[in-house]
Amino acid sequence: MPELPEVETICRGLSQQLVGTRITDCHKHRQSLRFPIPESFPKKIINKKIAKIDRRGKYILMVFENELTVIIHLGMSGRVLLNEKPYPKREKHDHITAELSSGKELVYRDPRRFGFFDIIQSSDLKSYKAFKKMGPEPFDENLEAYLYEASRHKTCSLKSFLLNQEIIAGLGNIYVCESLYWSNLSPIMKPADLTKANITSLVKSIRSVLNNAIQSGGSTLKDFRTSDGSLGYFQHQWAVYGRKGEACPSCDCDIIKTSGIQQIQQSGRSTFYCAVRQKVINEGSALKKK
DNA sequence: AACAAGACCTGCATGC
DNA sequence: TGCATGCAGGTCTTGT
Repeated sequence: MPELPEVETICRGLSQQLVGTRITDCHKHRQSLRFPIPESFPKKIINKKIAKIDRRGKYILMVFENELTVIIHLGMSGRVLLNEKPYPKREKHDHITAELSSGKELVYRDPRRFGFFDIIQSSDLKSYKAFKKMGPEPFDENLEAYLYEASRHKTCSLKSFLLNQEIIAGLGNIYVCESLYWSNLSPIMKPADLTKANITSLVKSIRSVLNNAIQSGGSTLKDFRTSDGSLGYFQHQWAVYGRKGEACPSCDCDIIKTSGIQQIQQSGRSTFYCAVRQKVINEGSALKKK
């Protein structure tokens, strides 16, 4: 599922390939994904030049020279493919296809259709619903001070806190699990109990986990140009995600006594963590795991 | 207001 | 083999 590093990698690839080219033809092969695709799409971008590719959180922003921005969210199964002639046959879940002045074909493929397309005036970007309340990017300056303030009086789980795009943009289930692991913080503790030192450690871990993923994504960029555009999780090895019952990779917890990596449900999402390494700060106020 | 849970959707793994 | 079931997750909506 595309989180910030995947979206960032896709944006970098698209930026190399698309900036300066025109959309010579574009078709939507269904009227809606998660939401209806606007009537004005793709009419308004035909024969328009792509000026810039940007990212905000998990959203791709395709900025056109005519002051319009196409907003793309990949949902959970969305992929962007770039084909050379002769174009392969359109597949079942290829919902939007565009031909470019470079001769290439851009395809949006999304089996689960949780993604969406929108088109707005570029000047309306900041007031756009999804961005108006969106929290800062993980690499923004002053993130530590901001998170410390934002976490005061918060009584939800730390896991939910970090998944909330209004708190911090771009993190999804996998990267939250991994970041919490590397900062030794329990997913079930309350944000309000975080100390400044905890926040420092957390921010460091978030950035490190994201940077590593972006770096391994960068090495797959060449594939993005030439093959099927598949940008998964870059053959990444997670420390805890998906490793229920396995031994914690970096602490000396006894797997016989601790059952290794635990899997619990939080807000309907799977959380993976090492209960030995990831201590709850202020045990008495921690939320009960479900 | 804050938080949790449900709905959306399809492909895949598992079990019978 | 083939069917039924459960699970995965990002965001919005609904419920508490």
